[in-house]
Amino acid sequence: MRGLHADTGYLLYRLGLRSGQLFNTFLQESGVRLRHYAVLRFLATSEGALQRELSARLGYDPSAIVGLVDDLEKLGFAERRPAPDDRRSRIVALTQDGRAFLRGTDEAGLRVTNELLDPLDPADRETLHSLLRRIAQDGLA
Amino acid sequence: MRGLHADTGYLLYRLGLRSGQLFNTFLQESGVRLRHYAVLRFLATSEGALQRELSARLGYDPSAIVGLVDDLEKLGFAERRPAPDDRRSRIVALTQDGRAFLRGTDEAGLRVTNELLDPLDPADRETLHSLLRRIAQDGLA
DNA sequence: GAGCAATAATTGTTGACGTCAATAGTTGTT
DNA sequence: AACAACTATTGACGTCAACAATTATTGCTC
Repeated sequence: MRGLHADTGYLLYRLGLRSGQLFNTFLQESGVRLRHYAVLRFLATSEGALQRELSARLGYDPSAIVGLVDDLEKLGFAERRPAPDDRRSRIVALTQDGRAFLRGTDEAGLRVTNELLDPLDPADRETLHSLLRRIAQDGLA
Repeated sequence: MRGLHADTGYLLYRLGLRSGQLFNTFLQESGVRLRHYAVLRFLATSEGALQRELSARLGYDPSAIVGLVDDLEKLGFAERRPAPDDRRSRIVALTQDGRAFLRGTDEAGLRVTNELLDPLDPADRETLHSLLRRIAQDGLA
């Protein structure tokens, strides 16, 4: 029997858990969780997105998006607007408060990554990042 | 503002999720879930462990360990033995069936890893694995 | 232009996961 | 002997993700 961490897949699972916990720890005080934060960050790059786009690009189930956007609306960080050309769709957009919130937590991601990748020097981090991106390529935005 | 996918930490989180799901898919037929599998793999390296060791090393809550070991006992893959020096503790150890099961599912991990790391050639996989190991070094079993 | 398949958002359900609080039994200390 | 600390356990609660089903709307097609 090989060692516990002989499998790269298992390692990824364990490290992913740790990473998610770290993110949520950093975000805890702000009242949002990791998935809300992912939505906010995506909205910041897109100037408004349909919910189905959020679902596809973030890899969350459409039904999950509903609740996340609900929460963000309650917090005043995002709002739903009717889509001009399709009355089925809603366009989700950041509010001013949402942008301000993102500016305030700008470094959260960096801090998590720094704490997580502490044992790695910058070159290693770059290598790791590009490898992960290649794995994530299909299916993950 | 960049998308969260630019953060290595978030990528790890997403890929860890996907990896865990793949594991659960492969394990489904065997009647155990990923966390059982993690316990079994740990036991295989340790020749018997206290439940609190399992909790600490795997990062699962002590109350979660109880249920997992219960299940493994029912399946005949592990057993609780009294700790000789402390009647509060139980030593959890693999049974012969447990070892046989692990041998049988040895390839599950490989299949998951193969599917997950499909875009990477062998050299890249080796690089990724060693990087992940270095990150996992502290705190992870 | 009426009928029908496909799509967007939503609701509800289920299961795996994770955390927390409380308890009983045991140990070690003072 | 009294008390704090520790081990396993139980139970409650909330998070997270996958799936099926529903409603409203759109586009196709015939």
